Amino acid sequence: MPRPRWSPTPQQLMILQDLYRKGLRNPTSTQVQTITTHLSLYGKIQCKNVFYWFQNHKARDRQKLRKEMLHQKQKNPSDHHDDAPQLQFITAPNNSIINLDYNFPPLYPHSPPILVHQAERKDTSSAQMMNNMGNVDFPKQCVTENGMIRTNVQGWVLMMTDMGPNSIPYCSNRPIETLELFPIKATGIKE
Amino acid sequence: MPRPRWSPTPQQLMILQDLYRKGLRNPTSTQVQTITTHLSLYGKIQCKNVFYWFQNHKARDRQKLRKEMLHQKQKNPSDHHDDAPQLQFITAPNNSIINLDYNFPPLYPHSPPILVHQAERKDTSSAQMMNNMGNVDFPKQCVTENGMIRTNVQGWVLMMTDMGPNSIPYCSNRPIETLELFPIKATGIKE
DNA sequence: CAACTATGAATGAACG
DNA sequence: CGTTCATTCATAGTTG
Repeated sequence: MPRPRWSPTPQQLMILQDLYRKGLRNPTSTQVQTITTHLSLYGKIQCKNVFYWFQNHKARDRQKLRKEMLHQKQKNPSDHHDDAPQLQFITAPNNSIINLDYNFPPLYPHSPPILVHQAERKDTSSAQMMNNMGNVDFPKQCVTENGMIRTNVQGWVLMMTDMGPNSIPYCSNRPIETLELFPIKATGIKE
Repeated sequence: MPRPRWSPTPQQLMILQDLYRKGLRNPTSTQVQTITTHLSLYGKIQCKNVFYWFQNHKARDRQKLRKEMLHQKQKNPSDHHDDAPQLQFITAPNNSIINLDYNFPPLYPHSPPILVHQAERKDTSSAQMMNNMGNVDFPKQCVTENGMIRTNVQGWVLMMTDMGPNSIPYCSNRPIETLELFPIKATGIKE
């Protein structure tokens, strides 16, 4: 097996980056599976690859920011409000949707219209049972000894819906992670 | 845009190798900055260069040793515990200092006498500073009135001192990474 | 210039 | 989650 380590294809990477840019940080296990399923259209991939990707990307993003802040001069103490870069995430209220429109060449004819929607406290976050999820293994670290899923983020659920991209996205610096992971083909609310 | 990659000057390389030889493997972020600051006297350098240097050097050191071990026949199975080479690192207890004395020609008149001393609490360790972080200056607010330089990382202080190399280094194969990164050259307290 | 080497940079995978 | 490890990519430098 000369391929011990996954390497994202350009399209996979683009999607992942886009999801991250939209504000997704700690995808739930369900989201991970959804993403994995979709990305598998563009190359061999496992859930743990998606999981690790978000973990690493987030970690190194924070590292970079932390380091920048360490080098940053301190402003007025009264001006202490969040020197953190005001990243503008496209987010949505609890029941709205964010549409991500990937205009990839139709190498793969149909991308499944899957909508991920945030619930109150249903789904587990990016932790999962390692025990054979088929070909989509989750990393070992996510499994507790009694089979429970280690989680520290509140819930997500996956639901099929035909709401479509009708909701009204808005901006904030505290993105909630409710978004339509993949578009329903050929619509295209470009951001 | 081919951004040229950093290449250590002979003096920089010598210092890095010396630090490594002294037992430094995973420099903390503070140590990385200290080293970077010092090495910047001998050429353009960034924190990430120092970080990557230690990462790579350690990795390839281990890699080489592992290959050698793979080529060599195994010894007594009872001797399993450490075929690993008993590298003798110069280390020091928590409050002692290791002095590294670099006798470089005075191309640069005064190297800042900076002492890095490990406190009880661990500093955040090296894995940081990725993208563009340019300079190596310490934040101004870190400098206290009594001539000490304080980082925002707990457990570590950068302080000017005149203790000199009086401490007693000793050897072990599990080096703690407390060492005086750079010798007290002349005076020059003000930076 | 090709081929090879040394090594800076990056990142997937995993640890504590 | 921050850190560390292993592997890979990228490229300056060297050799023939």
